[in-house]
Amino acid sequence: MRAIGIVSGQNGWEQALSTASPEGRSTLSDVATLAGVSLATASKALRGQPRVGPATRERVLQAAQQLAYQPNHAAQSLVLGRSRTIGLITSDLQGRFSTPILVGAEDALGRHSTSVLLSNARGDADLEREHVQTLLSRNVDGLIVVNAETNPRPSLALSSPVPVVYAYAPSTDAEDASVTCDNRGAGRLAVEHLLALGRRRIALIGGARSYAASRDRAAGARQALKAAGLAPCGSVRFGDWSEAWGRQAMQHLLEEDAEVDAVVCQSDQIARGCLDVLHFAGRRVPEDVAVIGHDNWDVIAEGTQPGLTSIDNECEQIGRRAAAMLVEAMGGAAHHGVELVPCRLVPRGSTAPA
Amino acid sequence: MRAIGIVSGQNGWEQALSTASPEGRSTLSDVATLAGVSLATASKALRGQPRVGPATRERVLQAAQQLAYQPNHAAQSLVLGRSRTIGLITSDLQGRFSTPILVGAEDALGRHSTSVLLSNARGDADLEREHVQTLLSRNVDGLIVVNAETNPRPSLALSSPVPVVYAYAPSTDAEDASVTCDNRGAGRLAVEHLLALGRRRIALIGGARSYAASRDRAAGARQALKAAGLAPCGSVRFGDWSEAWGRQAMQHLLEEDAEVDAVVCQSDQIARGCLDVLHFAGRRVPEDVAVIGHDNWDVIAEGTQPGLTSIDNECEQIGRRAAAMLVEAMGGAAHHGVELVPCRLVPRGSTAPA
DNA sequence: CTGAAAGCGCTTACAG
DNA sequence: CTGAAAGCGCTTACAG
Repeated sequence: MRAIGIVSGQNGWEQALSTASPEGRSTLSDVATLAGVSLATASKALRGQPRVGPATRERVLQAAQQLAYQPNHAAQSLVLGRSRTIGLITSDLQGRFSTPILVGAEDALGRHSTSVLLSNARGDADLEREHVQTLLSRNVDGLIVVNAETNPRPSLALSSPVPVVYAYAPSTDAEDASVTCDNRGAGRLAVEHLLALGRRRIALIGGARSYAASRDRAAGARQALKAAGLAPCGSVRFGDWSEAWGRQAMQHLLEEDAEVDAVVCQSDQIARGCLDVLHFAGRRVPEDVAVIGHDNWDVIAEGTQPGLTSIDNECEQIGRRAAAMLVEAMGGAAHHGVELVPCRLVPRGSTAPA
Repeated sequence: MRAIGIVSGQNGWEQALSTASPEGRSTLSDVATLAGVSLATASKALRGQPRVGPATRERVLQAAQQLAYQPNHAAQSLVLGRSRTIGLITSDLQGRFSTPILVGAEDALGRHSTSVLLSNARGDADLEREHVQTLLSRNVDGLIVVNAETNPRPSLALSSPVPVVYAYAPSTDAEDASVTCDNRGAGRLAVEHLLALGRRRIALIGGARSYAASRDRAAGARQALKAAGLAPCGSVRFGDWSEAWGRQAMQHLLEEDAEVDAVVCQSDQIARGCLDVLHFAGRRVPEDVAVIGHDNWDVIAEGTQPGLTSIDNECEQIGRRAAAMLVEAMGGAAHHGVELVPCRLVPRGSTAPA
């Protein structure tokens, strides 16, 4: 590994040739030798620290470039006590919410040259605990915990001082930092959009009642209706998030109150089922009945005819915020409580003004 | 950090209390002190290496447990030269293929206590290169490169000896190791399923021609038809992967040959569009026309009425295989060439025998 | 069976 | 401005 056969102490190239190990990566020591400086100076130069002469620094930089030097991450991590790595634990990667959160977080963290170590707990609390231990033993600088539902979840309650941010599912512990979407706001958004289009007989088809998302969206929708002096058209029913449920609920609605002129569905799948029933019943969308979904899931929202107006949960933004909050917490400025990221209405043909 | 105020050298608890640093994690040295052995012995005991007495080992294990000792990963990584970490680079995390591959890989690797460092190149070749460099500087033991299409992609052509496995999109370099799905097999599978149900006038609706997946599936389908002495019913057209294209192509088909009794669609979205047209045209599915999709995308395949028979690419299995191949390569047994994971037919109502 | 010592590659007071 | 030295936490020949 050490230089062999150096002809001239000043001859960079020959040194480079002789110093470079046949296979392995070059080390800081190789760089220092090539630049003709000490380890300490090479390190300072590379890290952009003050007390180094400009010419010296330049020489070191050149040498590093010549050797394609890459600092050994493990060594840096060991001495600095920080790994520039965070752990991201998902309850479930399969659903369509975790991935965009992951994408947003990875993107935001990348700009801080922080990498993401991924663990999938697959909905298993024991596995989650194990993964947390693994990540901790890998000296992660922080943790992001992603769950696929907005139902609050128990805190990790770490004894270690590693900061944690909960994304999508907030922690039940108000001391913890959480980011999720504003489901009440989403409910309001949907109703206000329909009101603005002149609809007055607005019905609601809920998702699964066991989901906070479902109850919160319904509460927001009711609130907006009330503010306009209205009540939901027909009964508000909860079921699940499926197309089949959308068909069933819309059927009920039609039997109950044929005058309905708009339907707020709590998922795009529900909306799709709802659309099918309306078509079959001969109602024109959006002329007779406007329909709005939720999730802005392109495969559905752009597959229907007309396209489906929907509400986007902005999951990528949630991931981005979670990352930003974690970075701040790692810097010592911890957040507490639940931060809400607003949802976004995406208008398409199913509610377009006639 | 060192023990202070030890009353009795043999009193484990008091030592534990006094040795434990107020905040930080305990180190191997803490464990050794508590167990009354040297660093070397503690290390050997913990790593399950031979030359340690059983009683001594027990004492060390106890001490480690008592102190909730977790080895410092950076230190181990530095000295062992292996990080027990692999890098996984995706071209795109948003699509629905990358995620299951990721899940499969993470799962398989986890069983080897190897963690996954995730990078999302977002379809940007420069970003990909950067990420590769970052991952390499983090001493990953291997790399999995995931692309969202099965079109062959350029090799990373690493100069470093880190093993690489390409998943979904195979590398163009036959020296590299790749895993992807058997699209020709999938084409055959679809046709053979329909033949077995007695269909003879089988049409094909292709996806986007620029995709190898599309051409390969068509080739497989043609091959199976030929083997039965048949040719595709009507023209085989390519378009894109959308519902709209499915509608359009099915319309053409109906005009061209009204006798068609089965349609192989190269995506579930295409199949969905195809189903809508058939319903509208008054054809019963599956009685008059059987329809088969591809991707087994539950939101579509289980949303239609009847449910859509489809073909699953087994992406999770692809991820699992990629991980297994990488582990073998890290162990010195490198793979070469492209391995195909068979697709799986998932029968549902749209092809069910009457 | 056990332990003292060197070393992995780097950073950072500290002294010049 | 520059460098010798200690140290991060661990593992592994090597000598007892």
